[in-house]
Amino acid sequence: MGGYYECDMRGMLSFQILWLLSKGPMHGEEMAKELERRRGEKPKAGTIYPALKELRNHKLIEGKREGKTIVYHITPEGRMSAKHSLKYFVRCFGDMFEG
Amino acid sequence: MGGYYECDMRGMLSFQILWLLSKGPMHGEEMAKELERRRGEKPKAGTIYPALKELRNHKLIEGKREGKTIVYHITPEGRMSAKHSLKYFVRCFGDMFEG
DNA sequence: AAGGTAATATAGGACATACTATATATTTAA
DNA sequence: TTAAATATATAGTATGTCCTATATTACCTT
Repeated sequence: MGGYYECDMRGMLSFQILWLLSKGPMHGEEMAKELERRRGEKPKAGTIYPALKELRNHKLIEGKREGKTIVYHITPEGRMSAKHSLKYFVRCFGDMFEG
Repeated sequence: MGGYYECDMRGMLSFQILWLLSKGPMHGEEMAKELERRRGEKPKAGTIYPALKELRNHKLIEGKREGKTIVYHITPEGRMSAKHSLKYFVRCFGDMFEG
């Protein structure tokens, strides 16, 4: 992040991906670019695809090959998970945004 | 968190601790209770004290024994780190709070 | 058909966050 | 002064998030 020491902020990747997909379908590269816009750095292939696989394994997302890309969309279970996870997230970190 | 599968939300512990200490000094148990209020579950001793040690090692916080407890307070470096980390956090997750 | 590019995938490793369990230190109660 | 309670600390283990490779797949040129 910066030149001096700051807290490590790894984590929340699958949650953030699921949240993005709750806004609409997307393929892996698009997702990486969306994350880059927020995080400053683009997650590498070895980061994003294992995360997508995990989400797929838990049936929170599904992928459909469309030519060169695989378009992912959120499942009903995924939507429930995103909703509850967001609620938890706000409870956890909500007061950091006040002020 | 819930009864069914949700995204893992581990991470951000040291950031959250540092943010709490930017609001005022606190000892370990108080901190654990503050975190419980937000996360729903109280972090165990084996979770919180290693995190405090790490922050101390990086000179972002300092501890002073006061009788039974050790009261931690943020250092100037810690305050800078908290400020920059919060900025990054908002950039990363800010739009999840809209709506 | 052959080569190049873009997108996806996997192997192997590092590290912070978690846990359980155990140990130590300090205060309070009996 | 033991005993119990509270606070802090550490050892050992597991897992998700990251990385750097490397490999595969599908499309597009030529």
